[in-house]
Amino acid sequence: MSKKRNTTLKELSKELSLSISTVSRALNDHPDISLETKEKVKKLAKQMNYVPNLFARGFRSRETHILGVIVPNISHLFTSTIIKGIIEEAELRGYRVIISESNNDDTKQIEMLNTMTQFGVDGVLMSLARKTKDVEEVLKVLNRIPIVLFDKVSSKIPCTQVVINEEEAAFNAVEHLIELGKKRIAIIKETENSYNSEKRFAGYLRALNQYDIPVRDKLILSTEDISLGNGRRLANILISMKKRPDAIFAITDNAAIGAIKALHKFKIKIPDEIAVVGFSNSINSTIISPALTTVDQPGDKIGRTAVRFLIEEIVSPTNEVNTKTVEIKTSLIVRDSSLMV
Amino acid sequence: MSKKRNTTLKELSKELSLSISTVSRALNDHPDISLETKEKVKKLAKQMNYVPNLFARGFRSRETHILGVIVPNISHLFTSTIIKGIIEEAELRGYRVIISESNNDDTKQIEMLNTMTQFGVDGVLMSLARKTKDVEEVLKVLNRIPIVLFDKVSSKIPCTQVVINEEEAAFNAVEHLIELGKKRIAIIKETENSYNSEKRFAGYLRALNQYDIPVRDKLILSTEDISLGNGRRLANILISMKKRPDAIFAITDNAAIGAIKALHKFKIKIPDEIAVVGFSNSINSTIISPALTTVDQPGDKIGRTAVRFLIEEIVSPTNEVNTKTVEIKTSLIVRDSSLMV
DNA sequence: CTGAAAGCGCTTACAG
DNA sequence: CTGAAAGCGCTTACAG
Repeated sequence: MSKKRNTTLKELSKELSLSISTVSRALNDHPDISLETKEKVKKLAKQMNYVPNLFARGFRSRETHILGVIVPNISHLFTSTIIKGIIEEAELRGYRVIISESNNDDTKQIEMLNTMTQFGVDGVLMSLARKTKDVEEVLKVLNRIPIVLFDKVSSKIPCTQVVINEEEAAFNAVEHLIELGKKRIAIIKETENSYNSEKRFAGYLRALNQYDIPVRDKLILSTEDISLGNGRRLANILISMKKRPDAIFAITDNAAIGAIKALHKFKIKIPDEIAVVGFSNSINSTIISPALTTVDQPGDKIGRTAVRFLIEEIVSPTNEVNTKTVEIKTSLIVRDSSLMV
Repeated sequence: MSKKRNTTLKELSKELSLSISTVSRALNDHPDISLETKEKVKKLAKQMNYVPNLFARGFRSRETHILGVIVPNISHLFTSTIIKGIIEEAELRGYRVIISESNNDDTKQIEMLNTMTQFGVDGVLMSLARKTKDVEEVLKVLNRIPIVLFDKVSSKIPCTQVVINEEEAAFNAVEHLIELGKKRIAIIKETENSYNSEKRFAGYLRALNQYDIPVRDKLILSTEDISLGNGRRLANILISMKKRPDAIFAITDNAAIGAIKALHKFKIKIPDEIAVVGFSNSINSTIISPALTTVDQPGDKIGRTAVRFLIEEIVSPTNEVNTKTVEIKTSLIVRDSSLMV
């Protein structure tokens, strides 16, 4: 079965002995065209299964109604939730979405960004690769089309940025621990100063300060790769201390879960001896036992918001540089890992 | 900052006092063009930041090098892993990917399929919505462009289908339980006869038959929505039986995890009293304790394979109907939930 | 080795 | 109310 080509305006017009222009106008409900003609044209179009070639249309108008999305890794639940939000909001507004992964590779990221602009996307949504140094190239693209950053952002790129209230979220998490009566609160964070890690750490510090709790360097642990395994490893260090912490705030759920596993091994009671709080509200946080207290990040909303701002900029371009940062509110979900009875 | 328009061939040609054709050919390394000219052109192109408008190019050649992907829900780990594979393989071969969700809605699915063809995608990869009745519309599209189905497939659509060896995988899982000495093996499956559930159930039956273990209707439980909650609920039914099963095979990890939670509540020893096996190898399966024995489905490979077959059909269209089913091998990952000491 | 011209499918200002 | 023509940016068969 060989593939049929799509019906074109030309074919319709020939069939009807009308001009292409008239057919086009009839299909687009142009007021100039008589009702009779319109009906005739539409009927045949339906019959011949005509679908407009959006490519040709977009090509002409310089608008593709396609948005590009670049993320480090699509198969992280949080990321795919954001993308879900992006797709839904975009479709609602008549846009389609092309998705690409940078795999946290700076070069790949730029490459994707470039091919996307080549494809004529109307705008780009992007979450930056871990070590994005080469901001120059991003700026070049930003000269041509609107870009909105989300989740992993950078102040070096002057554009709209959609993030969660990292600092405040961390503050709330740590405050919650303090309210439980915890005084020696450890943090497990990233070594490298990613935007997220930095902000969350700042929130941790602010909470301690505000409640006059001394900041102890020994309780501040960092790791390159904030994984479950490293969470476990760092928790082991904490456990082996002469004076153990009475709470652990891990800046990701995975690290928190690693910590819980380590605590289990030493039969340390959670939360009585050591409470644990994570960050993300991943599915895992309800599977682990005790269930993990964590910060819920509304990925869907982040995605939708980013799309809204991007389309705004596409539709009504301004001459001003958009550098606003939009903060999406998170909420702390308290579960057994910090529920004192 | 107003957005610059992209540099075009025309601009380059004017600048160089060459014809558009020559510039085009120079950029594409056409053998006719002198080296000198080529270098001159390429240098200016770089200088003026020229990027070819792939839209125009694709428009002309009737090839967009865009693949459409439609899945029920992108934010399931298994799905996003498949998509990761799709994106990577597609990019490797110079294709870009547009992704859409059907949300398991038949109508939405068709709608997406249609707008995708309108966008001129070269082919479509799709995992069907749960209750896909309206196969007619899909067939219409199949008349125009190649479609490859994956994961959720249907024999009613004559095209290449990429799936895992569902039946064999289930057989292996149940055989494993039998080898542990289990004799009363319950199954938790879907009520509705989805392709996956049906095949897995068939594998369960074949294993029992092959080892001369009687099939007991009471041990065959079904649910509409195969979720954690329902896994728990059905496990409770099994637990309340006079003669309990000694193993549970749940056709999804979530249901298996629900079952484990139920067993925990009744302090039933896993796997000694009741062993549990799931299906998917989701992250959760290592978070729950005891860690869950489960079937690993190589999502990445499914995605890559589907892309390969699709591009094959795009590049060399045949007049034959492609109805082959490609089975991707899974493997059983044995963990504590079925590890007898 | 280079150029003028046609054409991909569509929209739209201009004429009538 | 309808049509002929130009143009979006590119490639390529045809001429020279």
